Amino acid sequence: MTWDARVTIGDVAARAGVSIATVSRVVNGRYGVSAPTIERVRTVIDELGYESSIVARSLRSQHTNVIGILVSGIEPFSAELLKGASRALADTGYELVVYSGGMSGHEGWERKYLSRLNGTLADGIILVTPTVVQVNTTHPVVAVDPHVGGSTLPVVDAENLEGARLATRHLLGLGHTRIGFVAGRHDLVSAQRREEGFRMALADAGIELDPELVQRGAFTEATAEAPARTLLSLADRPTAIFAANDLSAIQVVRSALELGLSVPDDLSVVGFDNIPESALVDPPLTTVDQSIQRLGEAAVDVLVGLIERPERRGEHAPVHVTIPTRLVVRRSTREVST
Amino acid sequence: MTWDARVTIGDVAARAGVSIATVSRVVNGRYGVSAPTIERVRTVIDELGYESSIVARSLRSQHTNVIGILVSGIEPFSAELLKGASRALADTGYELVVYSGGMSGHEGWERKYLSRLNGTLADGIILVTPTVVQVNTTHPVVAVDPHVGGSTLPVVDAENLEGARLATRHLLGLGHTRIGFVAGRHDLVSAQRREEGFRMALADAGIELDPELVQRGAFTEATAEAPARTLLSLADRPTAIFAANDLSAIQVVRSALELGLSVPDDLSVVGFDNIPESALVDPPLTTVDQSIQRLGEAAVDVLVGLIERPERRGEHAPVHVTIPTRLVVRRSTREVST
DNA sequence: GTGAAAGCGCTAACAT
DNA sequence: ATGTTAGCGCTTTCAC
Repeated sequence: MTWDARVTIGDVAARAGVSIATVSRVVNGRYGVSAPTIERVRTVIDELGYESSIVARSLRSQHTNVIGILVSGIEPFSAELLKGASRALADTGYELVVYSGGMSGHEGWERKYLSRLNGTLADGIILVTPTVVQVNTTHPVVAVDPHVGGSTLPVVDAENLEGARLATRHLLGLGHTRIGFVAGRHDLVSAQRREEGFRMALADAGIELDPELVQRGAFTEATAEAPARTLLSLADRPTAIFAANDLSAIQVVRSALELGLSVPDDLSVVGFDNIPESALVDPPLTTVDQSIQRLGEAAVDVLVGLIERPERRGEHAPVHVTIPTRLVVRRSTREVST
Repeated sequence: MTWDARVTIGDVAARAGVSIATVSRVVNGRYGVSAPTIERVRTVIDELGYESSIVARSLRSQHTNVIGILVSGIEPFSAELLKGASRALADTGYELVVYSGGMSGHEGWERKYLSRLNGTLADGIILVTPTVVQVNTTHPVVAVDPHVGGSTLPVVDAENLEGARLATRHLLGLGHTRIGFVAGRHDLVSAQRREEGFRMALADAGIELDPELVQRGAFTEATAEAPARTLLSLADRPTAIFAANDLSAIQVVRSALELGLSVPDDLSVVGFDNIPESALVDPPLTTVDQSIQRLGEAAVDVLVGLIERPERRGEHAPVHVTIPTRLVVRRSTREVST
């Protein structure tokens, strides 16, 4: 049977012999419709396969029963987050709309998308790694791993500092003392915290950090290549490198291979994030798991809480949920060779 | 600076001292607006950070510059597909909206979501693993890996039969002759084709298939447990099991472990899909790669083609794109122990 | 070159 | 208990 997707409330009303207002009442379970009418309208709705258009509904009403997630593109990080969010949403009555650009990811994309939604379509919004965090909307907004600090928005993020300490201590525990660091962009909170953790762990171990051992990338494979090569070409080459995210770490491994070095025999490498891809490289990457899926779940929990208990939105200090990180040891690290 | 997300076309019009019709013309690049007016309106748009609401626009006009992808939930398969789609979309001017339920995934979800969109919000729709494929919409619709055959929709899928043959031949080549099969739901096209490929490869090798070696799951870990245990408890236990998808294969490995069997020493296991998770399990799974991301890219290519060349939509035979599959050998398979 | 007004599908306030 | 109507933000005739 061919099934026509374009059935409007008017079609239902005409066929049931009632006004569109009555159909609307039945659909939304409002009071003031007689049992026989409800019955009749329901039958027609089933016959026609009618579902009210979220677009039209959201334009008129405040309530859509939909959660919106804004991402700049769908890549490993956001994809993991979406899995967690989707899972968390299964328990609630909400549906999910993900709005994404074509990975253009230019600064301020979240402003644009937020504006395009214009307070419609979703009852609340999750912003994934936004660069703008001062937003004034009618609906609640939660930021996941925002790139800049000082947000007035509720925030969900991971224990970046603690995770970086774990990673660094792991390398120290394997006997490494000359450890390189591929940092992330300095304007990103998570990158800053990871660098802090790295420095802190070294300081705790009484090791003075050689400044040339810190090279800066920007969380992508392409931008990690130069820092990786710089570190690996140092006269006194580090025996281990900690990269501030997995994509950077993957590039470090690749660059090491290109320079004829073996990982982990000549060089230990640790990443951060535990994206699925980190286990797919050869050797599988030792990394810090920040449980991206749990970040997504937590964001949903916070957002749904905000939607359903509007009185909380006005509270002085916005919620800040931090998910613990843990070290996942795979095969890219080993004791320093003597 | 706090930035207000709710700026409407009326705000822009008022501030620029023109009518909303003029603002609309400027936004959409229509002719018949004087250069100074365009200039003034543009300035105000920038000042206010105005972006036209897709919701309102899509209600009124046919064109949104947005591609919609409907999924029943965001799990490994659909997440991979979204990555590919997002990448493919980067080259086009389109943005992406993913509409997902809370993984409820009950039969006919795509009818419901399609109806909720009611021809709005997107210029074209990609249906991921739909169970309904007879749809009559104004906008083009492409089905990825549909669950039932005989679709009148353009379809993108993978070489399921050939992939299953590759997997089975791999096991045969390792000396396995008693090979179990965890099938998927019989009403799904991909499941059927994979089973056919399995049977065909055995027949090609002159091996008669013991019927009790075929047990049926439903493509999830939970539904694969009983079939896995049945196979592993057989008096004449198979030395290898081919599962019709990775989630089933992962469960086979888990069940084998629980029964005290070692993979691959006591049992070789092959999956199908090559979701990232397949490489994360211990041991990493030998599987058939169906390049889910390329499925997503192909779907976008087909859909964009259909949107931009509407004359093709009426063509007699709908497009059918099939992506090749290949075997990925990891560590869950080895020669049969003698 | 620009504005007024209709209408997309729907909800909600107001009538009856 | 049900219908009529205004209007959400926008595009698009149709006037002027």
